Amino acid sequence: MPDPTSGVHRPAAVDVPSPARAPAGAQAVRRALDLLHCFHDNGPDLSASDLARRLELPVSTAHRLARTLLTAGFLEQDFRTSRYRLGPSVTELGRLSYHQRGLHLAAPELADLAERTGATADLALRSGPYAVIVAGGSVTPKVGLRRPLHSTALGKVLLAWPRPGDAALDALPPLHAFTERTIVERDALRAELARVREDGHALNDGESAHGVRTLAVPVLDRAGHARFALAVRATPELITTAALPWFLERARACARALEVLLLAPGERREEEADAREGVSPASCRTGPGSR
Amino acid sequence: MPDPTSGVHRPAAVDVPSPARAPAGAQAVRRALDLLHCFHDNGPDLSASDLARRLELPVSTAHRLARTLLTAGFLEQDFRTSRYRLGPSVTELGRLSYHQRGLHLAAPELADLAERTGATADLALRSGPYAVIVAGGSVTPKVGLRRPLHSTALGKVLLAWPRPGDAALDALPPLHAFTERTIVERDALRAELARVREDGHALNDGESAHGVRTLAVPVLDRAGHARFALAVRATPELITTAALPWFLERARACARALEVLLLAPGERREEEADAREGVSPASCRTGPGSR
DNA sequence: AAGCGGCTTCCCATCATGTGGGAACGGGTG
DNA sequence: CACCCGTTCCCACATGATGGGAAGCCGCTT
Repeated sequence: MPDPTSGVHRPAAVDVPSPARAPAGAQAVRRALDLLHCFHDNGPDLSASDLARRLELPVSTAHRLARTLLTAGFLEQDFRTSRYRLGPSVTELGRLSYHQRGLHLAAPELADLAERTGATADLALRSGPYAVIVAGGSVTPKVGLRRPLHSTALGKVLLAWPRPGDAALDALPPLHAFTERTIVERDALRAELARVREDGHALNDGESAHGVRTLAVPVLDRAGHARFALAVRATPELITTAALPWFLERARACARALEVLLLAPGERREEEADAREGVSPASCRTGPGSR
Repeated sequence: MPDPTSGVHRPAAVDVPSPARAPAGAQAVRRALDLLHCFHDNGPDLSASDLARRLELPVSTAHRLARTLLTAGFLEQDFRTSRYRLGPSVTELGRLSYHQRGLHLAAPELADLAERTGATADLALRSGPYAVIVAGGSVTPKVGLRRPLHSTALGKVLLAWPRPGDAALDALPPLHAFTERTIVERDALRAELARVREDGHALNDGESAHGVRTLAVPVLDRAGHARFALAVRATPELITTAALPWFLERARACARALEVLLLAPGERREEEADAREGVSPASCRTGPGSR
């Protein structure tokens, strides 16, 4: 809106990769979608007035939106308490997109990685200002969990190799400090991201919680953007500085396997010139079909 | 709207459990949600005008809705072809609701059932006029798949023990015939459902496809509504009429286990008086923690 | 090459649609 | 019993969604 003088058509997205708010006409829809996101941080079931409070909307409006989502199956209502939950349509579409992304193929790889390393293996993708874990190697994985971008290895990877539509660093909400190590200044984070890009991996050493060290590498597409981030998480006693290269190699091998499994041939990076590191090709994987 | 004379508040839902269309104010939202559902039957990626055609909307409107969903992360756009796909938010919320439903707990049970019976085991829930498979026992389960209600064992179970908000039989779209055995008349289906309720299980003997026989039982909550349907599917050679009671027993045992796993204690049916059949309690399960 | 159909994307006047205050109703709690 | 907090519905208003239209862009055929 601030530049009506220029040509009729903006020839290409010059800057503003993500206008942060209210870019196109759709108030009701955006509110309804925000409403769905409410179920993330708050409990699994919310009342109508809970929703109104969270969204800072009049009860009336929140209620109407909830009713609409209800009849569409995106919410369901407990008939005793009349509280709302995420509905069957969400589960349905979620499963669909999960499979359309091929994420079911990732679980065995992650389990294998977790078993070999003795650490937790997680796969995440970027959703707005969060990294969302979508598959995991552990038995009870933290799947569905949202992690902040600035204080996690997963998030740093997603920030370091952003996809075209992703909001820039400056557009992110304030950087909350979880420990004294958390990077809270944007310039410091920018420098960290440059280092991450340089190294090809990200580290999180107690920046989101004490006693946890995480190593993350990207799953890159042909254009060099991170479609996913793959993390290996354990205590600093397991992932010692000395052992880091070994973990890194394992993670990279898994990430390369995931590039094949999760990306369509056209989106896939060429197999060649991938030997930036001196990783011997034989060490890639041993028994993929073992289960 | 057709009865303004009566009291201000409708004291309870007298009839009309699901008004089929346009119940409450929300055109934009409903359209946007319909748009998301487009990705089910049609390919994994759709162009803006594809969507417009499917929704029978002006291109302009469909495009605007898509853009809104895009900025909210419910769609993502391929930057080469500018076609839309289901976005990260859908995956995110799907995983969330999947776990809030406890469905991850179902997979081992289903795998066990499939292994014991040599058949395919599927768990479905109702989403509007479909049964949606949300978990499966096979390696490559048909998870995310939509099945019609009238021509599948899963669907019949969901219709026979409907949940309060579910649309009635009459509100369903026309009953399509897949084979010559498909029940297409509503009265016949009603009779079939009565039989299903009586027997405690549903059968599908070539009604959706030739050479497939499916047996389904409900996963009931305390109020006696089917939260899920559990199906065992194989060829008629495997599930012979003689072997049917055996399969039924297995399926029921699994369904009972799922009632415990998937339902909160408050929603759960009391453990007692469940011995409608002469199933010995010891035969329930043998080694749940084996794997 | 030029022509052409289909697609995406944007603008804008119109008015249908969503908005939100308010009120009636229910039901727990002190 | 009175109070408070919840849900649910109604309705006049104006805001925000609507869709026709046009501009610009391929990719394909003639």
